[in-house]
Amino acid sequence: MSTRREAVRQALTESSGFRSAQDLYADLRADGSKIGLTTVYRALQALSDSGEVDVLRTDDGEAVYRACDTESHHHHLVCRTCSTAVEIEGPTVERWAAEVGAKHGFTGVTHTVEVFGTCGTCSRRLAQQGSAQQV
Amino acid sequence: MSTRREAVRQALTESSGFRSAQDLYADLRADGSKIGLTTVYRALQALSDSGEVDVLRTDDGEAVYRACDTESHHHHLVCRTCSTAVEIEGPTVERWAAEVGAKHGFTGVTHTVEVFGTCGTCSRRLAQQGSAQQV
DNA sequence: CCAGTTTTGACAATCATTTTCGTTTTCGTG
DNA sequence: CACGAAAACGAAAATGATTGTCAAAACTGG
Ligand SMILES: [Zn+2]
Ligand SMILES: [Zn+2]
Ligand SMILES: [Zn+2]
Ligand SMILES: [Zn+2]
Repeated sequence: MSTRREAVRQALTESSGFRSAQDLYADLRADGSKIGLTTVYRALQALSDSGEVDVLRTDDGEAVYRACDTESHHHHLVCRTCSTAVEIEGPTVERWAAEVGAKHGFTGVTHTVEVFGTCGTCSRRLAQQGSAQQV
Repeated sequence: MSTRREAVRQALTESSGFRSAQDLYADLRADGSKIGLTTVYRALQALSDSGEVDVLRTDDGEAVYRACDTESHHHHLVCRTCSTAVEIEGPTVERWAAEVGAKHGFTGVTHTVEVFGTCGTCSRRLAQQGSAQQV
């Protein structure tokens, strides 16, 4: 793997949440790297093709990436405020999706599942700020 | 509701699958309408804001819309080949998502779930073509 | 028919992502 | 080490969906 690609993977690993190509490019340049935006896109493309990083789309269509601990099939619980993500897996949703597909005569059934919310840390901070403003 | 918006809703209703703004614009123009692309985008925006149509993002980030039978919370089983979608709902995933969020201390938990596959019709057609080519 | 409001659509502007293409690095081999 | 092919880079241009602008058109109540 090239040095550049390794740098992108490293930058991604330093975050616990999902980051966009533009985010990572900004991070790397801020750290003094002379990497180009094109290379960041290419590295992310390669990393997601090889399954080393997960990709998902934000509500406004931007692609965001995450270097997860496991490469096996899993989903994410993502904080709407700080974007931190927790990897989740379990047979319940897997079985459910397969059954739903089969029941309707579909073959080659796959699924996309993401759970969103406000993490404990952010929940507490928001509650704090909310009550402070109510004076 | 304006005539234009109604036309967009109508065009969307005539399809059982998800369509993009550009698709609908092409359909409407093909039918002789003089509607503008901007108006199609505005109509879809309004329709999705009011919850009358569902939106989701394709793998390449394009927004696609569907006029579903119900306005209550549900998910979709989408054919990867012909894009036909079946509305699905059930307590299993709903409960699972809520539990997963709660277990990790998240509040305001929501989720996005889509199931993909090849519908029965498309499966049969593909199988047919596959065996024909094997001569 | 009239003034005011809403809707429309041609066109320009945005912005993430992809292409292009010439330059730089890397690498195998003599 | 030297040399040429192949892979990786990056700046700049191109793409394509979506949004913003603004003047014209359609609609409203009176
Ligand atoms: Zn958080
Ligand atoms: Zn799964
Ligand atoms: Zn189908
Ligand atoms: Zn649900």
